Amino acid sequence: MDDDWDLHAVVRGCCTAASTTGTATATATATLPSAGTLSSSHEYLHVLPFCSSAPPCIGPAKKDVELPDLFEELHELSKPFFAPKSEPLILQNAAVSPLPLPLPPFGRPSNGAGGRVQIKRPSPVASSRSKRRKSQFKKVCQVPAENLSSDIWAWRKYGQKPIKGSPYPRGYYRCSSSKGCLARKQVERNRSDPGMFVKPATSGDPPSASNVHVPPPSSSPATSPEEEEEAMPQSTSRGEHDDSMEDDEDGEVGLSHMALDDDFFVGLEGLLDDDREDCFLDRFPANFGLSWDAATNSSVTTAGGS
DNA sequence: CGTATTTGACCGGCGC
DNA sequence: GCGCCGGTCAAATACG
Repeated sequence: MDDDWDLHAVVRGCCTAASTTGTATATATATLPSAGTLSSSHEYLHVLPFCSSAPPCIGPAKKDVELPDLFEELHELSKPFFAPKSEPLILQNAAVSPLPLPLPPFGRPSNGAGGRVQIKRPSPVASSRSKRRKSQFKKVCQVPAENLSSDIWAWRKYGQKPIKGSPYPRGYYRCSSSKGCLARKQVERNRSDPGMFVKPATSGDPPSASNVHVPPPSSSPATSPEEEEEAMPQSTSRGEHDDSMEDDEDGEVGLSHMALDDDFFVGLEGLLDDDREDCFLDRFPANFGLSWDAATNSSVTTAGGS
């Protein structure tokens, strides 16, 4: 029954994903084969816990710009979301990560419980399920399909659930780029703006891009949510209520944050736009493009191109 | 054989 | 206090 929902999510690009349009479109479109398909008429709700916004590409990205400032802002924004006292749990990666990104473990809960309560699991099923329902960070921003797919991280689908107000099920993905990556992502089709995804401003891609250290080199980024769209149930009939989702979320979330985040990302995107190529090239020479393509086509996962 | 994906069940949070 | 909904985990299945 959910065959249509075949969600392959590999969203590459915390940076790209965050970007809104213009810039991303240029780059993304070039690399994203499915982007076109995606924008057909399906929409996704891209919800991430936190956006590390520190993808590898950001590192080398325009240092001329005030990236630091941006990061600072980001930090500020994220502070309330992560436990302030929580030091980057990404230490492990930190060592490996060439990027001096002080970004917090977006994907990583502060004291281990932040994003999830995996730590506290006296019983296998007893209390390990902590779901901060309606989490405070339900900020969602619209992200073009292209951006959505622009994710160098690999995401593994760990769940799917039909949402009440949505004709489309929501897919839950976990970052599989790194082993310790606790980043999670939610992808849902948005029926309002075709080709537009709603991504949480606070959402996060790979937990620490900085932490990501080594994205899938030749391996294809895991799955791509875009593909899902192709297979997703097209309930166009519901396309009218669209606002409920976006507007709702927007309002709930707090435009200020959203705007800021979005803006921030957008700006970043712009900065990265230029460097992106560099970054990618640097990190994913020629394989990346192919891999992505292949991945999209075969819906492969594994970021690990170890 | 290993990994990823899919589906169902459980738990907790939030709203009424 | 109860009910509903969302989110995550765990097991099974499929594919590479």
